[in-house]
Amino acid sequence: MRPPRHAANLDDMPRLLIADDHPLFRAALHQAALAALDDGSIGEACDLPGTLDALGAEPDTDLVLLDLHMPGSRGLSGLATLRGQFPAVAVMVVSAHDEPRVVRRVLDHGAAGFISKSASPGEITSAIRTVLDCGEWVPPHLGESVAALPSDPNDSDLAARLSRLTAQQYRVLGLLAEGLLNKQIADRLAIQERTVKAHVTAIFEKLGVRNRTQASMLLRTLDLADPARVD
Amino acid sequence: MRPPRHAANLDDMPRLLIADDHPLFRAALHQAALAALDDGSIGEACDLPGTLDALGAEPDTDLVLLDLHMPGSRGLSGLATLRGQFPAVAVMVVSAHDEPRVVRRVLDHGAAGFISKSASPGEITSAIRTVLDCGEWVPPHLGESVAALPSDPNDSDLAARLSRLTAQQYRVLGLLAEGLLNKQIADRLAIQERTVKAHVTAIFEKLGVRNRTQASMLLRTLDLADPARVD
DNA sequence: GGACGCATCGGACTTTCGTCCCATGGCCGG
DNA sequence: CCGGCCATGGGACGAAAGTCCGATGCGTCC
Repeated sequence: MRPPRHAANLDDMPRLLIADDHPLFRAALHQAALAALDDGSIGEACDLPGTLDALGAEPDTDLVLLDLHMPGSRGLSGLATLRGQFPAVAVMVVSAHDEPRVVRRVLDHGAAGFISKSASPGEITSAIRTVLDCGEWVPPHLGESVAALPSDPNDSDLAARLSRLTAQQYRVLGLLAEGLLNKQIADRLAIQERTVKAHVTAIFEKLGVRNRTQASMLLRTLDLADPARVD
Repeated sequence: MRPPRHAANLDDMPRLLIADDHPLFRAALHQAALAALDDGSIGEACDLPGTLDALGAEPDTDLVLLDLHMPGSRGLSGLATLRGQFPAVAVMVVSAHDEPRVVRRVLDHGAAGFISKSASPGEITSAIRTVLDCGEWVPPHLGESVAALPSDPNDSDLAARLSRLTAQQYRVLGLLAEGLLNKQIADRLAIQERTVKAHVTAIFEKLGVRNRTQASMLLRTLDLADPARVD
């Protein structure tokens, strides 16, 4: 399920990327990361497209600290996108939703760890060190509950399917799930409708669905709603 | 937003319906309801279709005690269905999700009250009395937090739109949101595809969407997921 | 260099979707 | 008893979706 994270960057110069839409929290993560690294570089992004761009520019990034709730991503969709498009990059999810089942799902979707937003700087530093060392990190106070939770087979299955999508296919899927027509998707991506159709067909085949409604439903199961989102 | 609940049954013989898939809890609710009624009848149902059937058979029911999580309904969809098809019947939601934002959404979708599954029998009895008296009931310990929460305009809007759907249209919408073709929906409902198309067009018009993918997305916002459903 | 995956398109085609007319019959409330 | 809403269908139609054949480049990996 969780593909091996090979160190894209073998020397002792770890590359980190901090992806969070809250500047203050970004700074706090930055401090904790500095304490965890002897040396290395730390980038920042404030939304999902920015994160993808940064990874595209630095493909040998070792670790992304990812907030689940950012512009362009709610729930697990951002994580799924990153894991699908950059399977070699480890992702540690940072979230205020520190409930065992959320952590369980996050891990099942390929995250290398989970940091609660209420964690102390020291804990965050430990978490980063652990994950950079190819370990897995779960908040100590949640460890047992998470281990006790079974993986949802639907989740593992979904993660496996989504990971087969290419980057472009993932973009098409996202637009498709907003109810856009093929023609509109084509305009957004600056390609021809025929090409969109080709992608859509490939998406259906990989996800094992037969039409766009089913595909968008599948994507929706990635939503990790606050039980009552007010946004 | 919340249409007036006129007492369909003006004499002192209140009719209740308990809808919960857990027999034990159904019995507990039954006891609490008996304590709240001097006289009256109490029916039971264990899934959403059963609830709808029971209401169809007893349209002058006064109050339904509705579990949010039942076969055929997850999240707010069951509530929306009931409110849409039987606007004259008061619904009190019974759920373990006793978080303020859940309660807020439940009320915005037309519920007359909310009972936490951890409430005492006495509290449940009070709640039933209050609602039967055309009042609104929120657990005392949540009252302030719920009142402080703003109604999500999306929710009010969605509730208003969904309430305009007819019973049959609601069924069609449900099947449509599962990714079924018009032809398949027709088979399920034992009607012609043309008729399904007529319903679908009406649904789009009432919901203000332009295709089935958008319609199914709209319906999906009714999901009140446990943050990480394991089902 | 060659195999492979990917993105990009093209044509032609069938199916499904969605809309526009229209009509019928039932049921309910004024 | 009648006007209105509803569910049910019919015919025809354009638009969109989805599939099947094909092709061209562009990278990467071995």
